[in-house]
Amino acid sequence: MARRGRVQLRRIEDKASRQVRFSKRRAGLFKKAFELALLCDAEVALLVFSPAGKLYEYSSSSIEGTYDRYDRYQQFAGARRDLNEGSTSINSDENASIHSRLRDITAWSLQNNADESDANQLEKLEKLLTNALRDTKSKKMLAKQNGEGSRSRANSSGSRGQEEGSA
Amino acid sequence: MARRGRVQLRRIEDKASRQVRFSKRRAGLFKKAFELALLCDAEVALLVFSPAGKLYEYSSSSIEGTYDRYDRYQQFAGARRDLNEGSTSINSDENASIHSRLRDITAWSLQNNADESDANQLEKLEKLLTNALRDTKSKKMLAKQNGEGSRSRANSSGSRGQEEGSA
DNA sequence: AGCTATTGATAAAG
DNA sequence: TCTTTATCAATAGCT
Repeated sequence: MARRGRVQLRRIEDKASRQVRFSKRRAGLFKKAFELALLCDAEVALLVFSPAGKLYEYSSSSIEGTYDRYDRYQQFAGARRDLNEGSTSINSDENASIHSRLRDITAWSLQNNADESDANQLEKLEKLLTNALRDTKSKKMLAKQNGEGSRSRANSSGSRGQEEGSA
Repeated sequence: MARRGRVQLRRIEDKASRQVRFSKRRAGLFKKAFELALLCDAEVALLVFSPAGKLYEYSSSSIEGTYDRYDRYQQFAGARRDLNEGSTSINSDENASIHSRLRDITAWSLQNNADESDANQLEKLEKLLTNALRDTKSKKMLAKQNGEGSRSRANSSGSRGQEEGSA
């Protein structure tokens, strides 16, 4: 009739059995993915390669589009991390402005699934902003070095000398 | 206690309920994906963006690696399709050789999850092969045009005049 | 976040 | 490979 115990969570050694299980479980997985996307309004992309190397795919919008969104998400996460690292050591109004600006853009970007041209625009914007931050940091460092005999407009509160490359 | 009927397959309108369902079903989906990969020795990549735009990911190896394999798979599928289209109209030994060669390479590529350098090598090889095919097709066309008064070594059996671009 | 009643998935058999 | 069925697993609605 049916199985006597619960399923063992290890690789199925019998090749024929593994193939049958794969077909059934793959169907189940794709159904679940579809239901999650539909019921919960989520964006889902699923790639499965069978042991034989055949591709099965599902996506609620498009594989490429969702992967691009993933790439953007990771990029923004990196940029946000860089900014956070920077702001703890510099703490300037300028940096804060860049920081909040990037946060807004990130939020917008991640809420809306922007198309390719939007993505390109956002990448450029992100680069502009991160470069601006880097310039800001460099200026702070220079101002700190040169400012020992002259007054500087830079806010250096809480900042200590650090070995960050400024190139 | 529990639900009275089976779940409706449409978007959950209540925001709070949708959020709870998302969390539960997402957990279930990721568990299923993990089990499929483990039990059936499959390569699985899963990307989910929540309605709020947060990313959840699972992959049995790596998202990037599996997406690259997807890209390669699609490329090879395209190349294979091109070759099939070509071979129906040309049917040469040369073409058959290229065809079987590409099939071998495709099989190897899809069985093994090649790394980036392998992928680059394969892309180059694929281009060489498809270019070789295109050259072969061009030669056939030329031989056919020029060969009306002279014998040609080209096997033209089963080939009829067609309007394929030969550039 | 935990708890059950119920539906849903699926392993083994036909 | 398709269907059946007994059993396990997921989860909707509550708290």
